[in-house]
This record gives sequence, structure tokens and C-alpha cells, in this order.
Amino acid sequence: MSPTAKQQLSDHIRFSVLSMHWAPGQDLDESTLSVQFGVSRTPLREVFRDLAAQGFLELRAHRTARVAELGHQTLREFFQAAPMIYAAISRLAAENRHADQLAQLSECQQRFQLALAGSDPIARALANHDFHRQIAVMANNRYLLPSFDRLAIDHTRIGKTFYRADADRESPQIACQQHDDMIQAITAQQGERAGQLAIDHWNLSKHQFAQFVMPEGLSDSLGLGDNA
Amino acid sequence: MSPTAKQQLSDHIRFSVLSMHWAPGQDLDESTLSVQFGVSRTPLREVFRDLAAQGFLELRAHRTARVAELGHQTLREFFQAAPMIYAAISRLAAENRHADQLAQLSECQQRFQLALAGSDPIARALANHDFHRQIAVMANNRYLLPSFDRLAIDHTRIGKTFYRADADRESPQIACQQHDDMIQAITAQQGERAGQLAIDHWNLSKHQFAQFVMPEGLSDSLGLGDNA
DNA sequence: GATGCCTGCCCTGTATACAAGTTGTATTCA
DNA sequence: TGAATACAACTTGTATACAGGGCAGGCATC
Repeated sequence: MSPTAKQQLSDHIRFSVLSMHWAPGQDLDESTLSVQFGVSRTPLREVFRDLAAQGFLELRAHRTARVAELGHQTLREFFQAAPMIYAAISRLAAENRHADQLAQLSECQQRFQLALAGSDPIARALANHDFHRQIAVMANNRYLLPSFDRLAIDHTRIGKTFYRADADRESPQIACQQHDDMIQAITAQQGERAGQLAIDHWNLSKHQFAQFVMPEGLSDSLGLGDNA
Repeated sequence: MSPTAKQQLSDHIRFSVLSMHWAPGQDLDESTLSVQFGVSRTPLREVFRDLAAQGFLELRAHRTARVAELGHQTLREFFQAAPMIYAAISRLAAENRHADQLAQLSECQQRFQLALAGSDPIARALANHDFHRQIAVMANNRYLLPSFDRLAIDHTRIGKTFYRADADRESPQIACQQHDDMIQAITAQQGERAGQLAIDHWNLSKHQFAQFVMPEGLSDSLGLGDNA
């Protein structure tokens, strides 16, 4: 077994889930993946457990592993938790960031801008994902990070679900500008402003989601109105 | 292997960590535990991974598993995240709780009161732990729960570290009354009040910690003053 | 014809043997 | 005498064989 085979397997599963190449609820076959990546079932199952703990997969005893579901209840919980955690992460990033992390954040933003110029919506979503995770790392808080990661996974997947190229052509540029503002606030260690920018960024994202007709009046129950 | 051996092993590790019977940073020997619980190393390592993901243990590649550390940096991050998450959890519990969960919460409080009457500080700490986790379950949010769990683990461990039977004899009774108030607010679905009560409860806990002389001016850097 | 049970196959879970890596120790050379 | 290195013992990581539980198809019964 190659020393990086496990990592490749983990990366592949993460990419497949985040890109929605694997649909929520889809079953994963252990033996197929194990031969595919040249890894025996023991380390493969360890990867499954790690990814399940991070929110990518769901494990049930004596049942096949699945891609994490993304149903009504999940969405409801997502919309209740996301703005609070995002604001807190952004504020703490401004307060706790180290100087040498700022360059990495700018790199993430550059890659995001490149992806914006390109035509691949998945690359765009993943670059955005990486940008925000870098901020979460800079917040430097082990208690908040697991919640953020779970939110970010589902945020990226929801974004893919609700992506519509025709509507809101200027939103990506606004988001890009907001990213720059966040970098500025974090660099200047302006915690309160960074928190408010995260809320603004969240509202833009929420607005994109709200452009879709939600089933069963979901829009109301998720607080997708003009509040906050 | 007994079907519950894995669960027993998991429970034993959790208890040993929460009660500080195992010190932070302490090494865990795979082979010893595997013979002790009649489990082979494969499922034992799966338990390790699960508990590491929950914040009980720390795993490093090719190194022995350890009880999660509890150092300066951990404490600093704890004090930055705890009040926010506790308030959010308490508020969401009031908003989202189901009627049939209220009885379980009252049971937890009864067990806490019994533990208060007893003389075992570990039993008291664990009963308190269970009470607050029940509230977290009632908040019904999969994104916040992992953060809460990590906080609760270290809160219980910190409480054990800072426990002093001689000082602040009335604090347990105040905490008990606050628990009752929280039950009332959650039952009445008063989200804002539940959030404020969580803050009050946190301040009481913080006050107990502050009675200790902190090394290296930790008290200041952790925000243990009278703020919030 | 539909429904409930039974049986066999397949997938998940566990044990054990083996490979690879790490750490402590002893020996050698500067 | 000190440090660096090579070696050995032990621990962690992986592969594979085996055991146990779930699910589907067929059969019997209502």
C-alpha cells in the first residue's frame, strides 16, 4: 500500500461529497473502494469513521456507509446555526490571527478570483470553501472548528444544489468584494467589523438560496426572509 | 467478544477521562486495554478514533494515543467559545424542545440534586454533565452538538481541577436553582430568557474558577474578570 | 393473490498474523 | 567524555481470513 493511498482515498471521498458528485444518502461500497485505491478494508474503514465524524458520511451499525443526508431537518438546523458560528469564527479570526497566516488567506482569495473567472462552478465552490476554512483555522479555536466544518460541508453542498447561473449574475462579484473586506478587517484585527461582514456575507448567500421556490413553505420556516 | 464489550470500553474511557482518573496527556496502551476488555485491537482502535473525534483523546500517527491535553492554549480557547455556545444551545433548546424531553431533563436535575446531597464530587460533576448534555440534545442541532460536547468534556475536567470543597459552599445550591430556572424557561419556550440564564450559569462557573490563583496571569488573559 | 416466514447469500464486524515505523540503548569514533 | 549512529525491542499500522448479522428471494400458508 502506498503511504499516501489513505490520504488520496480521503481526499477523493471529500471531493466527491462536496462536489455533489455523490448524492446525499448514496451508499458507499467498502470492497469496491478498497480495490480502487489499493487499500485494505481496515484502513478504509478508519477513513470512513474519520469522515463520518467530520460530517461527510453517516455510519449505521451493520449497514452500509452513506453520504450524509441533506433533508428538511438538516437544512433547518443549518440555517439556525450558520450565521452565529460564521460571525463568531470571523470575529475570533480577526482577534487571534497570526501575521504569517494572512498571506495564505490572500492566496485562497486569489484562487477564488481565478475560479470566478473560470467556468467550472464546482471549482468555484471549492475555492470558496477553502477561503472560509482558512479563516476558521485563523480563528484558532478547537471547540468551534468542528461545528464550522460541518456547516461548511453542507453550505457547499447546498450552494451546489441552489446554483443557478442565470440569476443574480453580480452576486459572485459582491461575494468577492466581501472576501476582500473580510481580509482587510482580519488584517486590521477589527473583530466586530469582521463579525458584521460575516453576517453580510451570510445574508448574500441566504439571498441566493431564497431565489428558489422552497418546497412545503420551507422558506418561511428557515428564516429566509429579509430579517437579520 | 461480547456484543457490549465495545460500549463498555468506550464508557470506561469516557468516565476515566471525565473524572480525571486519567490525567490529560496520559498515554493509553492498546494491547493492555484490548485484553482488559476482551476486545481485539481492531475494534479498540475504532473506539479510539470515535473518542478522539469527540475530543476525549488525541491520536498522532505512529504514536501512542493520549488523553486530550488541557493546557494554557486549550483553556484560552475554551473561555472564548463556551459562553457563546452555551447561550445558543440553551436558547435553541427552549425553541426546539419536544414535550416528551422535558421529563428526561427533570430526571437529570433530580439525579444532580441527589449527587449534591452525596459526598462524591465526581458523581456530582457527571450528573451536572448529563444535565447540560440533555439540554444540548433538546437544542436539536447537529452542527452545534459537536462543539458543545467538546466544551462539556473540558468543562467537567476543568471543574474537577478547580474544585475546592472549602470555598463557596453556597455555589452548588445557586447552580441547582439556576438549573430549575433553566428548566422553567425551556418548558415555557422562552428562548431569550434561557439564553440569559445560561450566561448567568456560566458566570457562576467562571467565578468558581477565578477563586484560584492562575499561573502566569492566566486569569486576565482568559477574561475571568466580572465582565459579561 | 397477498402476506408472513425461512433460508441462503452477501456485506459488515472482528481476530490474528505480519509489516513498518519509532524509541531506547549500546557501541564506536572524534 | 561526549555525541552520533547503528541495532534491537516494542508499538503502531495493514492485510487477510473468519464470524455474525441483514436483506432478498422463494416457499408455504391464509
